[in-house]
Amino acid sequence: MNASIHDVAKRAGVSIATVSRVVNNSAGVKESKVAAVKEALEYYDYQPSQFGRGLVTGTSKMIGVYSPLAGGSMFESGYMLECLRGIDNIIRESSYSLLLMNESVSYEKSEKAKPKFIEYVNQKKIDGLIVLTIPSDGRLEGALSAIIEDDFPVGYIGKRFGEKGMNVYASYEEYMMDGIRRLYEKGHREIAFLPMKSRSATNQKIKSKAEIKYSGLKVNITDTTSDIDIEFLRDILEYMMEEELVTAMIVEDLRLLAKVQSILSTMGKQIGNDISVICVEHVKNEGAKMLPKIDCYYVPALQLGETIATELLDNLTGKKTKEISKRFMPEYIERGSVKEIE
Amino acid sequence: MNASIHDVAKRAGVSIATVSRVVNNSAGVKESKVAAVKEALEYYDYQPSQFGRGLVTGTSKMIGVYSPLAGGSMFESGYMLECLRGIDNIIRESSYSLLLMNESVSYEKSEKAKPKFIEYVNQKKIDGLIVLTIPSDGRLEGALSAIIEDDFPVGYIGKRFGEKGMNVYASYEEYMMDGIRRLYEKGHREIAFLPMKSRSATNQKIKSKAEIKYSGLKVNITDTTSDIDIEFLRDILEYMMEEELVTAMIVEDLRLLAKVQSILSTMGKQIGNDISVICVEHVKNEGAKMLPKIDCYYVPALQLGETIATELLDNLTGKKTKEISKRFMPEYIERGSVKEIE
DNA sequence: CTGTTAGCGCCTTCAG
DNA sequence: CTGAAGGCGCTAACAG
Repeated sequence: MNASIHDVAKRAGVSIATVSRVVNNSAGVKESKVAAVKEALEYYDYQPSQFGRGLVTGTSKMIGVYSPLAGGSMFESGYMLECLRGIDNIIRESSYSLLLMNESVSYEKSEKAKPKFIEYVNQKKIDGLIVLTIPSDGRLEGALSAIIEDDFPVGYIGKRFGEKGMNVYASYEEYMMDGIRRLYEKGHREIAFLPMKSRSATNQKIKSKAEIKYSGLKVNITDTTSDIDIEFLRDILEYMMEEELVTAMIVEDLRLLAKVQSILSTMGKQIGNDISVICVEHVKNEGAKMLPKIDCYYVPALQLGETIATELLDNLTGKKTKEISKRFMPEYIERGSVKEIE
Repeated sequence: MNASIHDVAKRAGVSIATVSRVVNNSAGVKESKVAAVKEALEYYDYQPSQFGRGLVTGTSKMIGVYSPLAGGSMFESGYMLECLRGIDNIIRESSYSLLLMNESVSYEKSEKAKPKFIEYVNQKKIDGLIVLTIPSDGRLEGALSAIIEDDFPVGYIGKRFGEKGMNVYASYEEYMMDGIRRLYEKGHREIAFLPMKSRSATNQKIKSKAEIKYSGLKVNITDTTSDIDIEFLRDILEYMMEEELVTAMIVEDLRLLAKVQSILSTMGKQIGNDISVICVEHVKNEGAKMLPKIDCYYVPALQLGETIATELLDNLTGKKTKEISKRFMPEYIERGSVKEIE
């Protein structure tokens, strides 16, 4: 059982107010008393209860990280995980802690139901909120706007909506279009595009835009998931390589690419020589750890996380206003996996 | 601003005691009043503040997940991540929440310093603790024993120490030895062993034990890390294949194996035909998603997490005692990546 | 510089 | 069945 402020006060021969002052670094206490209190603090290994303190201050020193897991948890996506690492890197060094909110909401019933974070905000369990990803169907925006309007500190990763709040993002559509442009300019006309299923609406849009913009281009989309069936994947690749005569591909995930590579090798095809590849890396230099090295867009997920966490923290400690929106343009890293076609 | 119990009481025309009763499902309240209170509850979207409640009950409804990150965070190891997912699966469906404690302690200064969770326990920020991995140097055991002795609910993943507390684990040494036995019995005498560096003492032990037990056997250990340099890895593989004439390998991680595979393919070697492979999978069926499919020990990390979380929860809700130790023996899954040698 | 005191929001006896 | 009242541990205002 942990000692209370009264025990400490008694042992130090002072009042609880003085103990409180010492604990909170409030100046204006005579040195001799400070020493006595410190001794007692040490003696009891005293830690102020969050409840008593919270009741008075109204804060919990806790930051919620919310992920609306549509289909897969935040622990499945390499991207979210990197964001989370970034957030953790920053928060860990602060006086705040991370409260995980991994919500398993099915798309159907989410219509009216309130997202979990609302409850936490009301209970004052969290002082601030980070949303790892804004679902594209907009189902979170209502609830989020409500608490943001209420001046609750919120940071999110994703495109900005509304006026207030903090957000950071990397524009997926933009760098995917850029990847297509690169391949087109190197002479590729039949491109395979293997994105993750979760964004399929956006992907269709990318395809149409690209095919209109670049004459003679054909983009073959296949939605993938992190646990795609390998036989299925092989069938698709065979079809694409042999029927569609695809000469290049854009893959959204390096782990998927590893599978693609092993399939291609059974078909006697080599990345770089027989087919050009552009991928996306969320961890710096990941694409250089493949053989051959892979051209990648580096989406600095770690930085996204660190940035939004820093902003939120600054906001919480009153250092900055809460009207911030930052966009990161992923850098293209050339490593020789894209060849020119005559 | 969230309403307090007083607001609700006023609106419902009852005392705060009655509101409290309704909120906590305490029976013995007249139906008409229950209805009135419920209406008011709804009206204000009332949620009891954790502070007031916690002050009285002494509980936070929070479970801490602690990971002493020696070199890598819990977000880097596939194994820990799976454990975390398992924990989350269970906790998410309960009334508890997860508080993440990812401690960045360097080995050196950890001598006397108290691990972070102590503070959280004293502050009553957590009602229970799960330790994701017990470091092999024993630096956590003292602090852990202390709170366990104090009857604080603790569950950990790792071999049991002390009398009290709950733990679950899969015996690494045991299944690694078993893998070596399998290869030996299929005629392999030169085996490459590519474990993760973090356990290098244990790995040396495995090597010596195996070489003593199985005459004529040679185990070539190379410690690896998740971000191993691919050129370095190629050099090692070349040496092992060409100088040591290795015919089989045990790899601790499927992602590493993917790299190994791509290197081998540049050497014209194929897994299964030219070299036998046994790997470890933490996600069920992961090894079947490689091409060729890989023989694996399935270490049910998800289950480890789910099990320890369930135990802790049962303990917290008073369903069970806290003297539990469960060992999981990883299952060997044959998929044809190991060939017999005459 | 320091002690006294009034709550913060809630649950839980204890009377009625 | 219900309300009044005490107290959980702490901070902050106030009075000395």
